[in-house]
Amino acid sequence: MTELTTGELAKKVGVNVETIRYYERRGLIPEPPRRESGHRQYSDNAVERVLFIKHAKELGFSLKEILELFALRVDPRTTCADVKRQAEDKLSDIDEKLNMLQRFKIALEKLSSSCIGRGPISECPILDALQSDSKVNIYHN
Amino acid sequence: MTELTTGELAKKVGVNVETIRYYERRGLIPEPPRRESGHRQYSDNAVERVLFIKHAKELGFSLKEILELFALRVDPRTTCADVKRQAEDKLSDIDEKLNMLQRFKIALEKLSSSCIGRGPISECPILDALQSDSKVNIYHN
DNA sequence: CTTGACTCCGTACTTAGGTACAGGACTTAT
DNA sequence: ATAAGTCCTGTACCTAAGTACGGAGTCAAG
Repeated sequence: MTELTTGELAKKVGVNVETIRYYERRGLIPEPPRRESGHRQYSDNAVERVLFIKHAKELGFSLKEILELFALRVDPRTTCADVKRQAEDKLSDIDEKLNMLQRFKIALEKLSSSCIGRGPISECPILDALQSDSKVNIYHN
Repeated sequence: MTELTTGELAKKVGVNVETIRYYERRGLIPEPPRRESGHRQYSDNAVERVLFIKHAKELGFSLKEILELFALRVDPRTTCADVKRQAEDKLSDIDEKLNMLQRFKIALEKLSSSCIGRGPISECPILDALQSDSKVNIYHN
């Protein structure tokens, strides 16, 4: 349980110091305790939290959506069933993303492995590769 | 091979008309043939292309990255090996995303299934759920 | 016990990715 | 053949997500 300053936290996660403050303002990270001086003191799990935000963003979630993910918790106004339902909504988002990524992956693999020599040049190989039936054939030396 | 106007294309894909023009300016979709009047005439595969852009964006790719995906093709200045290398770079991006999504998915599933009754309330269940060893226990009725 | 690096806050600026006009030409259903 | 609905271009505007900055206080290494 090391104590971290804003700058240390930012550096550890690889984001800008101002971004940390911005996330705090947006409610994405809780206000940490302060020293006498007013300087913020973060615990290690702030690192996890900011990392999570970073990763979720890379996966196409907006800060608003990330906030909703964090909000999946007990709240006097929601029942357990509500939490479950919301989690399942998010899960179906994620499944959709997984599916799409999987298809992109296959397309790229097909694209990469079809680069074997002369042949017709497609106008857009990656789209062809997504259309699983079509032949992608990259012409090259 | 139906012919589509800008508006029809936009509607089919579910984006704004201006977005189509914007993508054209950014080089994400090729300039389509025009009618006498100057009106754009899109073929069906423009639909695929815009859809691809839409999906890729949802997966966290920037327009710049999407452009790179489209650019994975033969070009007098690149060799087949280059194309392969670039495709593999993209593939490792995608694998990373797949991994992260997979972990999110598992975390959410754990979160959803751990909502079974009274217990300690975590400050941030989803982060706990990502830390696979910890116990998430949601307290509710 | 100072000096250079870091922190604070508030506000202003920036970038990416659109979105919305204005003012005029084209299309199409009636 | 006319009105409603589209489309054109160019430019201006907008939102999300930061990023930078000024002026002042704080920390820690020498």
